Amino acid sequence: MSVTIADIAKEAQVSKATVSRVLNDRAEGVGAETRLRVKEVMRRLDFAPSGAARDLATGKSRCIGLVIPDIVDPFSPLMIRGIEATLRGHGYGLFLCDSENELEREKEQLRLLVERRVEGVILNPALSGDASQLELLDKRSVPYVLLDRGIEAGRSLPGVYTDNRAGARMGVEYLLAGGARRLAFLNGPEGLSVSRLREAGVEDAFRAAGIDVASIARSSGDYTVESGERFVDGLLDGHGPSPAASLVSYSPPFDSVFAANDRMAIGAVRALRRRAIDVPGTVEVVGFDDIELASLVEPPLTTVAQPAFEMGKQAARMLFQTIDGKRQLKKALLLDPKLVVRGTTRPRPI
Amino acid sequence: MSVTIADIAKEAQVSKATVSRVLNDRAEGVGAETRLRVKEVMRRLDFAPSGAARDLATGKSRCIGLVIPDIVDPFSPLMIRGIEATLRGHGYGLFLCDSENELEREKEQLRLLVERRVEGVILNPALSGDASQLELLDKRSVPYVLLDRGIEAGRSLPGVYTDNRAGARMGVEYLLAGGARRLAFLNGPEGLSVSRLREAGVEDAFRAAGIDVASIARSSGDYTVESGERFVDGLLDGHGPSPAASLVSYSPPFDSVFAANDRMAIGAVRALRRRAIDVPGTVEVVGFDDIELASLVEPPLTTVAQPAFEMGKQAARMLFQTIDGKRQLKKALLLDPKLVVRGTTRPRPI
DNA sequence: CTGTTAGCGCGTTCAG
DNA sequence: CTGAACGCGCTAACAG
Repeated sequence: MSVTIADIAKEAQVSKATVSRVLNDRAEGVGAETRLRVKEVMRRLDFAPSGAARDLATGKSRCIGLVIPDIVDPFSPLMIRGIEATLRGHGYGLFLCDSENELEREKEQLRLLVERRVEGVILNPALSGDASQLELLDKRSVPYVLLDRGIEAGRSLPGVYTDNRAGARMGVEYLLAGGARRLAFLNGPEGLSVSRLREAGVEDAFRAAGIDVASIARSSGDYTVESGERFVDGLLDGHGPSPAASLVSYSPPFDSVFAANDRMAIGAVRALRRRAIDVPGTVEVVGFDDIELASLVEPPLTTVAQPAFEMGKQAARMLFQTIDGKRQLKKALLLDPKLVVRGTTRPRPI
Repeated sequence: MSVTIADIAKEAQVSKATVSRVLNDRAEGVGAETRLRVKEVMRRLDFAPSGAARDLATGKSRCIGLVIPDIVDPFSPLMIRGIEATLRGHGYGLFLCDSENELEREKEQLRLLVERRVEGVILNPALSGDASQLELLDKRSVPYVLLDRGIEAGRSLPGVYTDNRAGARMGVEYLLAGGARRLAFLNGPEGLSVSRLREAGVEDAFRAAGIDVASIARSSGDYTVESGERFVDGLLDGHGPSPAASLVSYSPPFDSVFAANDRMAIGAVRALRRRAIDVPGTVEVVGFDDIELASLVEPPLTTVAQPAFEMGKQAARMLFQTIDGKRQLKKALLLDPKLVVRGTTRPRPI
């Protein structure tokens, strides 16, 4: 096929072993002059070593796998960039797989990654209730780190997450501090640990304020703008004028909306404004994530920011720790969310 | 290390060759009973074949490389999903590399991909003026397909693009049809073929309408929202009240803005509204790309849509054609853009 | 239908 | 300091 170390060896009048040595920059073992000659030949013949052969010989593939549930989610690219940032320093490659939120596809991808002998996997799981896919990795002792979404498995799993509970609490406390008492909470898909944690955070805020959590109007959406709109529409149906019927605002059965991601929050704002309900005057809205979109809509969205880039970076870093240390770390790393105050909430007194 | 076909062979009382045969589902060559026995052993020992070994033996890696200039660009994920869609059918894996818009990084990534013996590369180049990175691929006859951005090399290169010239013409013609005569055109970075083509498209529209192209106010930005704002601010400096000084609109030195991507168009709209210039009443704005953002800002953006998903899909398809056909196709595939009319342009008479 | 024998390209002992 | 020889795990002829 292409040029091999054998070709180089013959051309440079040395043995394959010597070529291999200069290839791997082995300090000792090769005379300076020989080394130079070999290098020159490699350049002249435009030699590129075979990764497959090296992988086979060394038992290492110098690459890791990433499985995410949805690359189109604006949150994903930021995490990927974080991952790449630490990968680069290690000279590792990245295998990308998109499970499209399906557990079966996720398992299939993991199987392929195992075959390719990736040295580790970063997994942003499609579901939180099922840990069957981890067996595939555990059984072959392939190191892995969960990212963004957790998996509830009755044992502690290595992973990097935003502190979703604290973040939700933070967002809702800000709402309560502004006088909100009747909250409409639109959570993410049921069954995700992320959703459970955020719901707990919301309740934390209510309990701390001494307000009955039963007063919260809850529902769960699918992270799309449309589901945010539907949520508000649903709450408002029969409670006021139809969208087209009136241009004056009126009093809705809630004074605040907390959504589990920015797209749904934006959908809520749209539905509200379509009914001429003032945001933030009549209803305040807080989202979650802080995607680029959040600052560009009108009014710009107040939201709980997740450190996406940092999450990717730390996940990769943790993975390398277990790869290098030869043992699977089990601890979860919780990164701090941050409240970004913009225009869908009223100014607070200082 | 792990379980190999030798282990399976011993356990199943057959030879490695037989194991290999069932592994590859060779129809002939193995008795039904033997096949079953081998499969059972493979399952029992939880066998996963070594990709590296297979790659080495077959000389194929069953994966391709993708190099993109910026994964954070909302346009990238859609193309990636398109690529994955056709990859899936072929059982190929995807190596992801982000060049972060730097030619040197791009070359480095390509070198690594060559080492890993990817069977093909999809390249969205950082620059359009330099074809030096293609030598790396040509020399080893690694098939490749350009995506989104072209490279001007004095020879025809395989690639999949939006018909940028036609798209720009389409957008500007729509503006002209609405009565626009003084256009402010904010192009993408200089030096990109994409920018050159769009500029040509803009001029096409003007010439077809018999208007002097010299009347166009041109500039180039870096695809960010900020550069869109700066562009408008720059045109307006000294031409009207400062942003804070007045809330009444006045007549700017242009009646329409065409931007080379949606983010810049959105920046332009923001700058305009900040100065209380009515969009689309006083100034109409048209963008390019049609990212999700475009439909969510206020007013929603009229824009020239690129078929991102389809582009990725077709690029991968074209790549497989040359991989399977063993010869590099040279033709460019131009996909049709589509005008999406929303709220930053005034209604047109039918 | 099945087993034997060579490689694939590189790393890695061991001698020399 | 260098070379010969073997092994990594699998596929691919060629025999039987």
